[in-house]
Amino acid sequence: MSPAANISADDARRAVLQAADELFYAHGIGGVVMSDVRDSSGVSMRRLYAMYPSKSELVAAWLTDRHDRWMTWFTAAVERHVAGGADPLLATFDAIGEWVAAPGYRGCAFINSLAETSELTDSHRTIIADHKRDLVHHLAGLAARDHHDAPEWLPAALAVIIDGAIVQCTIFASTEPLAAARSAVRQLLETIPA
Amino acid sequence: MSPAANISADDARRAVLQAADELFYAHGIGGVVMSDVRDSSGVSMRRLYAMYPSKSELVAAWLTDRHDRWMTWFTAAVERHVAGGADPLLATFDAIGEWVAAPGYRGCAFINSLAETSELTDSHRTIIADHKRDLVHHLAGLAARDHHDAPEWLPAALAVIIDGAIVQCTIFASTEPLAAARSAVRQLLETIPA
DNA sequence: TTGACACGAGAATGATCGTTCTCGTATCGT
DNA sequence: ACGATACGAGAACGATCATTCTCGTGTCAA
Repeated sequence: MSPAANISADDARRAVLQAADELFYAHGIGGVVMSDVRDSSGVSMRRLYAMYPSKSELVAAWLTDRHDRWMTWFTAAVERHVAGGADPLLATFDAIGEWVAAPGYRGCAFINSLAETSELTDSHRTIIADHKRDLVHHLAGLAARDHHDAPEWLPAALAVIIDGAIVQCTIFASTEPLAAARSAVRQLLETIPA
Repeated sequence: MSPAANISADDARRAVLQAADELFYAHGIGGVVMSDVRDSSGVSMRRLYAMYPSKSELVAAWLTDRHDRWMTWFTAAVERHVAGGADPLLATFDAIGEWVAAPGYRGCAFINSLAETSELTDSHRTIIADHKRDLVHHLAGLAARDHHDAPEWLPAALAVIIDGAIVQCTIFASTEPLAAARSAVRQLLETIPA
């Protein structure tokens, strides 16, 4: 174990990623300075830079970590609503509804980050695109469960609608866009053979 | 007229707004420094600050100007497609398709700006929300033309879908999400009485 | 106990940025 | 032609930031 470290390397990494998540999500990448991460995580500059040699690499680690946690949360939330009797595809809107209504909601971290062009490298953009690809893939899996003969475009269209709702709920600080989107999808799904 | 000004106040304002639009849209607010605006517009720091007393006020002027120009463009593009025989609501997707395919496309300036939390004030957020409200309002007008008995939620849902497509086409650098969204809307509209 | 070492705290560095200021010049009314 | 003035060019200022460095301390092996 490290001689004079106050906490283990694992604990330090966890603390940094948690601080990074809270700060970057709330204030945007450009709105967070490295000393904020130090102050919020309790990990010294020296260890911070030993772990992540630049802010850019910390951002990449944050995006990767957030992808994992968000997908895990989303999957579980959807299954919870499905267990309550919802159609799997409509359940995605119920899950997003929980998120949008939660305190501190500020839209999709990946969409937000992509807008901060000056802070991003191509490897960040790859992580972001992969995140959305995974979402489409997950939606395709859900569609396959109850709507066996759904058109090819359905998962991609649902991903578009979900992202649009996430964005508009942020802009209007309201869940109304999500409700309208859910109504549209319900009506659309009625036309699709099960 | 101003004694020693190289160009008129109107020309200077136009040059600044055009430079601001190109720079802020391409690089984000945080990615543009005031001297970039000076270099790109040819308007000196002194006049720049005489016109807009802070970067924040320049950003507000840019957003307001962009709203006007974007809505004008969008309205005209939709009407052009309607004149070609398209359903007014589907024509919105054709119009967005032109935009997405244009060089330099980088998504919606308002959505992008909203993500740059640390650069924004409440008055910027108001301009952004008003822009999206105007879009919904415009869509409601289009819906009223051919779909007289459309459900209340239709314009809001279409706005969600359009914004989602704008965002996802940016993320994937592709027009495929827009095509999927258009397919979904076409199918949805078939279920709505004219 | 002692020397080598890894660490934390936080100062230092060098760059960048928003904003203001200086200075030399060109213009206007007279 | 002359003083007052408004301007452009760009230096200056003060703040902030990413990143690195210093220094004093605690820890380990022997």
